[in-house]
Amino acid sequence: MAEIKATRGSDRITIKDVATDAGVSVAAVSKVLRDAYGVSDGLRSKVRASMDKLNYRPLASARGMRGQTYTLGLILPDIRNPFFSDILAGINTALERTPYRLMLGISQSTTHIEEGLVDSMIDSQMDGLILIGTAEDQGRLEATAAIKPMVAIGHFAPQSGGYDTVNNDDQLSAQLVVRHLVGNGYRHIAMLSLASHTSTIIEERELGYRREMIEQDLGSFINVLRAGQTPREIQAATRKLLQGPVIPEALFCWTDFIALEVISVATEMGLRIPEDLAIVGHDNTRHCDFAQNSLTSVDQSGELLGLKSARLLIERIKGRTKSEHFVVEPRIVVRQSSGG
Amino acid sequence: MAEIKATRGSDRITIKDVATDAGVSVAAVSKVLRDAYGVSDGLRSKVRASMDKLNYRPLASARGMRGQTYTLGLILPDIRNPFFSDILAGINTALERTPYRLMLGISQSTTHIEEGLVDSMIDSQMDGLILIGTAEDQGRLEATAAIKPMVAIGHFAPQSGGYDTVNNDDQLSAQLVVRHLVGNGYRHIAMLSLASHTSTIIEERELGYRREMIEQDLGSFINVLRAGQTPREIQAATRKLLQGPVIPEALFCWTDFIALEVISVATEMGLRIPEDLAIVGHDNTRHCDFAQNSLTSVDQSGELLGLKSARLLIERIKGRTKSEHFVVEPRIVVRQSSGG
DNA sequence: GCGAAAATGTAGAACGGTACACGTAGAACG
DNA sequence: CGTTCTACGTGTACCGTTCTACATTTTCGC
Repeated sequence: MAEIKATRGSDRITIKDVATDAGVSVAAVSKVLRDAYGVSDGLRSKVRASMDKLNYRPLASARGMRGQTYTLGLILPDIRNPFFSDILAGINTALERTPYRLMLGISQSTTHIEEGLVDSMIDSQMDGLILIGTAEDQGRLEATAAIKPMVAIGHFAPQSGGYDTVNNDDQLSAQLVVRHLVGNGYRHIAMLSLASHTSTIIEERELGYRREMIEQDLGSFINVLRAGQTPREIQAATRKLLQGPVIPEALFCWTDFIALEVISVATEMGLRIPEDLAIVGHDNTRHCDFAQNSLTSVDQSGELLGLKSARLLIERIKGRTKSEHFVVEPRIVVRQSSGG
Repeated sequence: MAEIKATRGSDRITIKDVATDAGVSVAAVSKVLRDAYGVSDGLRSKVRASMDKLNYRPLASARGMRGQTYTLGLILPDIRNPFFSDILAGINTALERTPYRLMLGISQSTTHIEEGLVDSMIDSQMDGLILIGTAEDQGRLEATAAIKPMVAIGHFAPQSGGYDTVNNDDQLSAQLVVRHLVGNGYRHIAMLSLASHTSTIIEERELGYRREMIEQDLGSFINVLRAGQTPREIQAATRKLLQGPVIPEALFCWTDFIALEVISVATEMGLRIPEDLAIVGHDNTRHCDFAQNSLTSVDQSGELLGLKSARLLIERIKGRTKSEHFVVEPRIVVRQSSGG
């Protein structure tokens, strides 16, 4: 009758309680927890039994003070873009049979919010970071990567030494779109890009578009316009384009969401899609497939991007220091909005 | 020349470094950090200056061991539903001028993932939790709430004592929809609800639908069908309904996303919206407004829900124990899909 | 059987904060 | 002028883990 002190002041079960219950030292329990060297089968199972019995869970903040927290951080620019949920699904798949957990931050495509999130993820001792479409400058990224294992998705930084990158071949994406449209007889092809493009993937897509237009001898038709992400901005830019002196025959939008808004505006202006205007999006999100949209788009397999980046991150946490740069090949999915 | 030991083994600036630099005790710095009682203006500014100079940031995991981490956790069922981003925006607004930071978890509408997330948020010593559309049972919720300040959004639990709730009046939502449709001449109104409804808001909407149908003397037309969230399930359910013996004149879908998929299927089957079939969604997300969708929907002001829940949570963290239950009033936004 | 090496377990000092219990000095009071 | 307050700072015991030493036991080669 000397075991009543298990739950001291507070009520949380600690490693100490487990040690007492199993009749071993605190250090031994810690070893079992970390799968560390020097634990016999007997001890392991004894400790495991006590942990189950007491329903013990290690306190991440306490672990963080000396070792790992087994928590990874993911930063998304925007929760609205459904493409990111594919990436997320891939990450979750990769993490399934590991002890790692994922925590998210949403930067709302704003650099200072993103920086704040990165800081607080570091402050809560997360073991590694995945950044999607980061807007931070190279210097800060390198600095963060020097402290924490890091992987960037959708960020082209050829010379980046401190972290891994996982990308779609965004130049190729744009090239595929132009080729497809040219194949369907369109010549005057414009591109609707993102204003204040802090993102390198936008640059890549613009570059791909320009290159392929020149390649196809359509250099004189190159027309890149830019708009923000709010409905108002997109509508204004679209109207201006479609009223302007030269109306394009086809429009490549940097992401599906924008393309759907453009379809809406064009329809309201009395244009028929694709007879008067062909539209192509990017990311092949769920909405593309709806009959009322039937939007041609470029698929970049977000799931694979997510899966790969999680794997790379864990490798890095486990000690790899040489950088890896993974690229997936996009494919175009043709629907009615571009002439079928 | 005796200050070179600031960066010891590691390189992170600690409270000790700040104390040394400012020429005060560690305890004093901690007090400034926490805005605690007993700090003179002189000391405060001296310490603040050192913190800025050294670019000090407190380590959340260390703080968590004795005090607060100033980190709040939010759990979303599904990143795909754009409605949640409105809630998120509201929460972020409420948190803007506070020391609190937000971290997200995505449960993928799966109970055991949600439970895992809640656990790991508790393990990382977050100060409070906001759960959206939780699927956990009442017992577990009470247990969590007993440990951590908690607010549930989109969860009806009249007798819940341990936590606050923030809700749309979902019964009223459904009633507004039925009334609107009846006003436009529709009688045979069906409802497409969520299968395996772990969520109480679904129950409320179904209840509101049934009540109002009876109220309008249309009890014999009541028809609730259910489907999961995957495209396949939605398509199958829709096809079955629209081929079935009795085809409804109008369909109320529990969330916009489903409604858009239904429009797609109905269109492909040759039906005209709204002449052959009226459709109404819920949440008034961005897609409703696109010309190609023009979907009538119910607006529940996600931003307000988020704002309010963050405020309630902080109040609770600061000591309030009496539960509050906040309800917003929905309003219907009429577009062409229901007859204009 | 003996000594060395390998295997297994333990003690206890960190880690970076918080907060309680004090100490001290000046102000207010009678 | 002594006493009691009040305001402000400090010293230090924690919080729950990890991990480096080190102690002890077992295994093994000869």
